Parts: sequence; C-alpha cells; structure tokens
Amino acid sequence: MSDAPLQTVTNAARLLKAFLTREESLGVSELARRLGLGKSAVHRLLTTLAAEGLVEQDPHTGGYRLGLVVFELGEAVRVHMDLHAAAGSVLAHLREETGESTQVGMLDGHDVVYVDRLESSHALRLFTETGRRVPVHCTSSGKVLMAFAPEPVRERYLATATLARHTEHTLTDPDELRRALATVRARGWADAVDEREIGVASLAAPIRDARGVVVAAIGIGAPVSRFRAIPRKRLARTVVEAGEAVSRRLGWSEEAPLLEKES
Amino acid sequence: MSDAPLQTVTNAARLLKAFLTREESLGVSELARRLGLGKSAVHRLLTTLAAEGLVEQDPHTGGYRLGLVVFELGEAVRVHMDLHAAAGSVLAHLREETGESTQVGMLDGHDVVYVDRLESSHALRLFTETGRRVPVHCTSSGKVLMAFAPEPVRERYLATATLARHTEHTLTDPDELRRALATVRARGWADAVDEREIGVASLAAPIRDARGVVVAAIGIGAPVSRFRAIPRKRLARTVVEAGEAVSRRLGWSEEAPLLEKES
DNA sequence: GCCCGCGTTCCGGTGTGCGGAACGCTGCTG
DNA sequence: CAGCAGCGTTCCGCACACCGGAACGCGGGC
Repeated sequence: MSDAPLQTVTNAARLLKAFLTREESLGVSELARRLGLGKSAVHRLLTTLAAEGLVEQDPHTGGYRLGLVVFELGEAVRVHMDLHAAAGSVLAHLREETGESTQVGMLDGHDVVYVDRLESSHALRLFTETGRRVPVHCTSSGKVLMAFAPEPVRERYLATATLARHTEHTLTDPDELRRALATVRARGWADAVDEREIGVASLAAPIRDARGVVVAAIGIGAPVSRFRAIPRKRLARTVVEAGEAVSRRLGWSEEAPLLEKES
Repeated sequence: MSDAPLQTVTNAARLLKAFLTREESLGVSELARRLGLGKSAVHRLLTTLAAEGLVEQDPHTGGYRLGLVVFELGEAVRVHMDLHAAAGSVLAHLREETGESTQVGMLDGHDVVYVDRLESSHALRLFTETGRRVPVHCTSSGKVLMAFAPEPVRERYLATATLARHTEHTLTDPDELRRALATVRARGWADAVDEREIGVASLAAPIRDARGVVVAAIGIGAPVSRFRAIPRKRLARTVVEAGEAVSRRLGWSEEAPLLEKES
C-alpha cells in the first residue's frame, strides 16, 4: 500500500505497465522519459526482463515490447476466474436476448476491468475489449461493484477517488454518488446513461460467489437510442436474472445463505 | 542476453512464473521453498508486487495469487498480435472444414505457445487452451516454426535443446530432427502422429507476416483414429491454404516479396 | 496445552543497482 | 558528404537498498 520497498521491482512493474498504452513497441529512451529514470537503469531492467521472457526486443527497430510469457501469465489468471467458465454461456444468452454487447467486469482499485465480453451483432455497437480498464463512477458495472463492496472499501473510495467529469451527466460529487450507490444496492442493479460518453448507455447487475460476496458484475452496453426503446424495468430484470444465473453456477444460493459472514 | 543483472527483478519474474502452475494461490513459505529464497525476501517481493497490482493477497487464506493487472497486461499482448484479428475467421473456417480442433501457435524459446484456438465439436476432441506451452520437437506447430526459423536459431536449438522422449515415436536425435525439419521446409507443412502423446495427431502450416517472416503456425489436432481417415495430402492442402489466408491478411503476398513501408 | 506451521517484522553488513558520461550506430539534413 | 541528433548499449564508482537470519503473534491440529 503506502510502503513499497524494493524500488527496483517497483520500477520493473511500472515499466511493464507502461506497455498498457498499447503502443506497438517502446524504446529505451522513451521509457526512461516516461518513468523518470535513467536510460541505463531502464536498459538494465529491460534486458533482465527480456532474459525472463517478460519483454522481448524487436530485432528490426531495437524497441521493446511485452513478451509471450506475459500473455501466458494473463491466461493463467483467466483460468482462475471460474467466472470465465460460469459466465460464458450466460453472456451468450444475454446477448441473444437483448441483442446488445455484454460484458463481465471485476473491481480493481478505483477501476473496473472487463474480464469477458461478447459483442452486439448490430452494426452500431458498443466496442469493448477484455483487459480494458474503465472508471467506477460513470459506468453501470462500476456502480454495481462499488455499491456492493464492503463499506470500508466504498467509503475509502468515495473519500479518495477523483470523480473525473467525462460528460455533463457524470456524477462528480461524492455524496451524490453515495446516494446513487445506496439506490443501486437497494434495487439490485445499476444503469449509466450518457455518464461516461454521450450516446452510450449501460445496465449491470451483481454476480456473487459461493459465499455471497459480489465478485463481479454482468451488464450490457448499447447506444442510447436503442437503449431507450426497451422498457427499463424489463431490461433490468433480464440482466439481474443473468447475474443470478452466473451466481448460481458459482455456488451461490439465495435461499440458503449458509456460512458465517455478514448479511 | 545470458547475463541478467538486477537479481531482484529476476527473482520477481521467477516469482510470477511460479504461478504458471495454475494453482489457486500460493503462500509465502511455499514460494520461498520453490524459489530457493528466504521467506522475508519473498514476502518483500510479494508486497511490492501487490502494491503494483501484479499479485493480490487472498484475504481469507493469506496466500497470494496473480492480480488483475497481469491479466490486463496479457490482453495488451494479445492486441498486438494482428494475428489474433487475422486468424479469427480463418480458424473458424478451418474448423468447419475439418471438424477438428484448430490452433495458432508462436515460437518462444524452445517452446510453442498457443495464442489462439477453437475446439472441435466432436465429443472426443483435442483439448488445448491459449497460453499453454508445448515442446517444439514433438508437435506439428513446433516443427513448422523451427523449420522456418532463421538458421542460427534452429542450429542453436538443435545444439542445446533436450529432446525429451514423450512416446516411442518422439524424435530425440538432433540429426534426425534436422532432417525432418528440412523436409518440412521443403514441402511447406509438418505433421506429428503419436509423437507427444499416443493417440494424438496434428498437422500445421506456416503463417508469414508482411515481410515474409514466419511468425506463427496454424494447425489442427485430432485423435489419430479420425486423422487417419482423411487423405493426408488433402488435409495438408487445406491447412496450408489456411496459413496462406492468414498470411495474406497480414500483408504477405507471395508474388511481390518484401517491400519497405512507412517512415 | 503444546507445537509446528503460517505470514509478518526488524536489523545490520555487503554487494548491488543507481545516475552520468561516453560509445558506436543509423538516418536525417543542410 | 560532413554534421548532427537521436537511438540502444556500455562502463564506472559511490551510496544505500536488498538479503538472510532471527524473532514475533497467530491459528489449527495432534
């Protein structure tokens, strides 16, 4: 958290994350500039990481890019998301039923990471990709995840997060957001219309693991135009049911809350 | 290359790779044992990596597992595989045509890493998963990739790799493998029957990028029983054509070899 | 209760990683 | 063609960041 010793490792981690910008490949000098480190330090980091296969050097340009081992590690993470197995067919069913793009997201810090998705078959579709990171406060998935997060987590988020304004509809006041989250918690689903990007709407519901803890959110995203055409209540019901279907596959049963743990 | 200074970073990398065993979560002591490091060192590594989101601690067991950032990074790698976009529909077409599981693999060191795949619809199917690592010398994809690799790479591989025997049909003699690779190079495709596992057969062909360099292999895998039923020539032709289709999408044109582009 | 294992913390000495400067190279540009 | 301005790479010596070992509090099982 606050303390992160091993600055070399921290630098290595930051170096890797620099590649999240999805640029094809990055050079030593460029990286040194972005990280605020000396060229030699960056070069040493890169050769070390290259020896381990985490990055590789483009033999033509001399630049560096992420290595296949990183891909491999990423896939290893995916495997542990029983989520992936549990959500697969439900996502397909949800897309079929609504005709829109569907996603599964998990909370990581102040962001939502999409871990799975299926795209709408409409020509005008919401484009998402797995591994993409989006803010909590202006997405339906984010609101669901934060609404059902443990209170300390939620309060710390509200206290520390910068609620960046993306559009005129973005909730940027912590108190306002707190109230919105309470509503979400009460009714069991969240929506977000024009809050992150004008013209984009989404609706999401929670996914619970066997202990009943909300570990992910499932939702759909669509152009506002089509979104408006569907009765909100009905759509919410569909999405909530999808969330419950996934939860059930993860071992959650609504009747028998079994096991200790709050509630 | 051989020298990897920054041993802390090396340790961090090895630590991450320890999670490739796909165990749910690993403890500090266990990791310390596997890596041959002190507990305190491992603990420091883990807290540092956790601060960066590369690993996370299971609040219930106290153990550690890979974090969502790793997943994110993995997905970032996938994006750069134009391969992924190029191969998608071709994989589907190939599966439809052959009815068998299809994969795309890339060379990484002495291994092949599957970066994409589609499974057969047969009940008895070859099971693969993306991110999985398999040996070069006893797989059709591996043989294709090594056959078309630059000669120094190939020779170094033949000189240094340990050609582990998996079955009685595995090629374990470097000279024998060298001859096999020459054949592959000459005819443009490779097969492997009972070489990695009894009862499993596969056939693969190269994928070239815009410069004509072989960057990946596309292939199918099937039970030997079904494999035998299809005329080998015809099957090879189908797979080779699939490889050419992907290569064309990557900008490779057989007639007009390499061309300088952009600036 | 005991003990063994866990994850965590503390500390001091040493060997390691840092920044700065210099190298050879390539591709511009005048 | 010389000059230059980038690049990736290498070298070096001092400062201090990291390693190992030992000790802590805790929880679960003979």
